[in-house]
Amino acid sequence: MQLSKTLISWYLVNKRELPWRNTQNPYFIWLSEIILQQTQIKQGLPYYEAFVSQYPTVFHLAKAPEEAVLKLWQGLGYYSRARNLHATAKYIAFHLNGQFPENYKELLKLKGVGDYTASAIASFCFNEVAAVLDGNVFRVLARYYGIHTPINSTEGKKTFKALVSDLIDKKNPADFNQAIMEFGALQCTPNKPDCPTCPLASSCYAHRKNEINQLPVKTKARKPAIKFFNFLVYISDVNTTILEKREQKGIWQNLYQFPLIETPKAINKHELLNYIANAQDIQEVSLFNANPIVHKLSHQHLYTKFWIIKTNKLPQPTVPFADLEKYAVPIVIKNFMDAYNFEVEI
DNA sequence: AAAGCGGGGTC
DNA sequence: GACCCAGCTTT
Repeated sequence: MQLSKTLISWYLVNKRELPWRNTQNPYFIWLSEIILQQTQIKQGLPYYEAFVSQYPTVFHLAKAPEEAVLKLWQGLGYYSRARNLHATAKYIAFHLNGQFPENYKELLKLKGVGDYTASAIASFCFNEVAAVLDGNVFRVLARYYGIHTPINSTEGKKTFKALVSDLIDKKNPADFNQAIMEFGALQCTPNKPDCPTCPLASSCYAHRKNEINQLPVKTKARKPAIKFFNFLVYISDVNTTILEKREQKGIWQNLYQFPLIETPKAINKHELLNYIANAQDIQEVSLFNANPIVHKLSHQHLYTKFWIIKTNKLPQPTVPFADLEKYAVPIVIKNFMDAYNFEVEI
């Protein structure tokens, strides 16, 4: 049997029930695909439910302030997805009269929509023969056909895209795309794939050659940079603190944080005071976490200290403790806020 | 072509 | 620790 037929048959028996699988509404499909970029379904599902509940149509999302969208996205990471999501919602609502583009080529023009997402929406919503190429597809095809070209190389992307475009079921592109991804997620998993029950095992290159753990090939990532973050948690005598918006490009753009001092290495209290301009107004400084919190991102390891700074003079504007939860903040700050428990100060 | 961008999970 | 996840954008 053809590979596509086998995958679709497997899919119809083994597929999970997921909310975006019961609709062809492009708003819901688009929303789910943006959320699921570089994100496992288990992690993204609660966010999808929250967005659908809060913003049932593209018009609701378009009318929301960006700050509210980022707040709902808080904790999911890759925040450019949320900013692009909101910008695209506004574009579709106010310039396209709420009508999504209906083919791959036009979908590709939307902010935050690349080859994968355009193919997914085009096939799931409009039955266009556009093959998806994601981490699951790379893995399944690399193993089954024994392709050793690195999947994160330009040549690899081209090779695999051509292959999957040839394999896709031209009569049923939507189910094929769903099938090959679900197969990769549930059967041909990165670790310990379930070869004993696999319908493709008898003709699988990696299974035959015992190369399951060597495929797919991926060139090594660079080691993450080490950084030292000192967050200044000001505590005023009227129960307010300071938050700043990260306006510059880079991580956490448009999210909020306590005033940040980044240093070339770890510093102590004495060294910290040399970095603070109005140190004469400070009454007391203490370190919240004796050991730095190591916040690990894909490309950076942040050695983070939260300094509690009590003062009776704070520059404006200040944030009442009770309002802190309204701001979208990086998860490392959210965790601190929960642990510090500002309420005891009130 | 390579770098940058999060956070959670597995082994 | 290394690697992975329904990738995209910028340099």
